[in-house]
Amino acid sequence: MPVMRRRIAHLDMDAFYASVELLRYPQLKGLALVIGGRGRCDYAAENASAQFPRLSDYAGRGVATTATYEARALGVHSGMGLMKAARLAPDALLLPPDFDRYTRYSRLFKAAVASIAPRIEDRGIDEIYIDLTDVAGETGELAQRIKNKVRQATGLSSSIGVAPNKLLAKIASDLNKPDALTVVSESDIAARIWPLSARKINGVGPRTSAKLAALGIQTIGDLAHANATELIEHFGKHYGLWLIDAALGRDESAVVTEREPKSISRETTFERDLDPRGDRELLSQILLDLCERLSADLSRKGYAGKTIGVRLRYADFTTVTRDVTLELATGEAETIRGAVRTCLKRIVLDRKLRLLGVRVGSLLRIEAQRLDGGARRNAVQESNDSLRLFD
DNA sequence: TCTGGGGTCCTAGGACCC
DNA sequence: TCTGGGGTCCTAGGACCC
Repeated sequence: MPVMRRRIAHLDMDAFYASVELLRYPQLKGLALVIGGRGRCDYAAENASAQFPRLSDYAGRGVATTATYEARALGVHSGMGLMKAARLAPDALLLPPDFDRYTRYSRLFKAAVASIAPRIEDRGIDEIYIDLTDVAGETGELAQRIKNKVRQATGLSSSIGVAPNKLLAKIASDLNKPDALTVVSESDIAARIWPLSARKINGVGPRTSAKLAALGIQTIGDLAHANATELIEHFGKHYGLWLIDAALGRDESAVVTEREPKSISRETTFERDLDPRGDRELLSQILLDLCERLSADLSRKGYAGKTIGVRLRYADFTTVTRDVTLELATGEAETIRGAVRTCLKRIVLDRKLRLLGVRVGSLLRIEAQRLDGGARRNAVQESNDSLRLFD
């Protein structure tokens, strides 16, 4: 049976958050700009750049969410702690993220793509896979048409990669960033994919690439020629074989156009580490807030869940989780709180904490919201006053 | 002055059932 | 009474992604 030839694109918005901010503050174009930290600020559009806060003014535990290419040239990358970023680029400007705005632009660019190619897999706020198999047009022209449509709808540039599968399309979209259009076919794999670092494979993170390096495997080509037995020994059968397939450019995974969420969560990192005894009241209040916000998220999105869990990170960054499965799915803050309390009893709180999180899993879709919001808020408020989760 | 917040998937052991 | 195997659910942790 002949294999149906697929044509898959991966489209990634260039420095998305920062680029959206540059639409708002065009006077900052060309400067090193970092998005990150907490809080929201609105700056008058006529402000001179000198009045924007600089990275060197920052104190806290935030990370860089996005950096413009000018900031990246100074060594700042997304995920980097802002304090470290400030050492590398003290004069870079720092803007807090405005997620509502980015979400609006995200919808705009996805709708623009959908007007040309409707089979889209969402991969977060700034990237998608597109199944172009059944869309008419020569590959390069079609990809350019999609990029043009995105720019027309948003004013933003994107990078697109087209290949026979998602794995290669993802690598391709990253090859010539920004504002890139890269087509990769099977015959290009040896010349264009194999020289790249194994870390470029979606699914190979910092841990795996370090382990691979210890085995003398640096590039995707090294991986393609690696000893399968040795890989299975170190990574298990499933992942070991997957690594080799990935290095050979093999990937049959489907473009998934619809997906139900598996879990919904809320978490927060404290501005300073908190002591389970000394900061008991504060920790209880933070946890109650998380439960309420999570309950509101569930209600707004139309889900309830059976498995309630807590996540807790100690000052040394070690993380523990506990969860409990209830008989009935819930979205009620009060029920969530009860389950959280059960979970907390199973954790030894002998060290300072830096993070608390609450999660609801095993989700069920619920129909209409029949709860009276006002009455519910009052009930929650009332019991908050008398409830202490840390004791 | 390291390391956010929101997710997904995988593994692995134990309970429990057939 | 012993032995065995499969399937599913629950829980905890780890790696990874945006």
